[in-house]
Amino acid sequence: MILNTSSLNCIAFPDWAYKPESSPGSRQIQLWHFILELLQKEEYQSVISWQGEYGEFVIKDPDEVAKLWGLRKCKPHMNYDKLSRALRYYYNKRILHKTKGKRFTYKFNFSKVVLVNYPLLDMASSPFLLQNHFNGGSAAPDCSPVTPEVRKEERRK
DNA sequence: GTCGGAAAGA
DNA sequence: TCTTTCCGAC
Repeated sequence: MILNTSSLNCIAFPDWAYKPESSPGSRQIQLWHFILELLQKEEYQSVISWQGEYGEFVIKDPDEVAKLWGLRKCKPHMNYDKLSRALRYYYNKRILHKTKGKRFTYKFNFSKVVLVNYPLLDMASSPFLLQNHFNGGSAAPDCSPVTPEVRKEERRK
């Protein structure tokens, strides 16, 4: 295939995540955005990194991630317990879901994130598509189950 | 560890 | 609206 192993290290991070905000709604830095930011930098690979399937990441050092997040938000008492609660609120929004059975492991719903935040994105220029193709190119490989809860959330927005 | 309700904060 | 804080339940 076209992709070599070295490119795999940094590929799972499309440019759209750089954009500070898009749709009218986001003001402050968002947690999922911050996570993506850490994921994008090699210097944090011992703290948090992509692992497993596309979109899946592992928090190797929960305390450190919480500390960094607390620093960014000026919340000196941040910890993983509270950070993870914020992540759990993403489940219904279908930005993230839990990879069950794997400790500290979550998975991004890139399709959802893109659709919601960057509807006019030129997909062709994003490595996201490339990777998707690499995995077999199924249309929506990482959709969270659509529970009634989710639908409720969807309607509310 | 993980989940999700409840309430308060920015 | 998106967390932050607290916490009982599993």
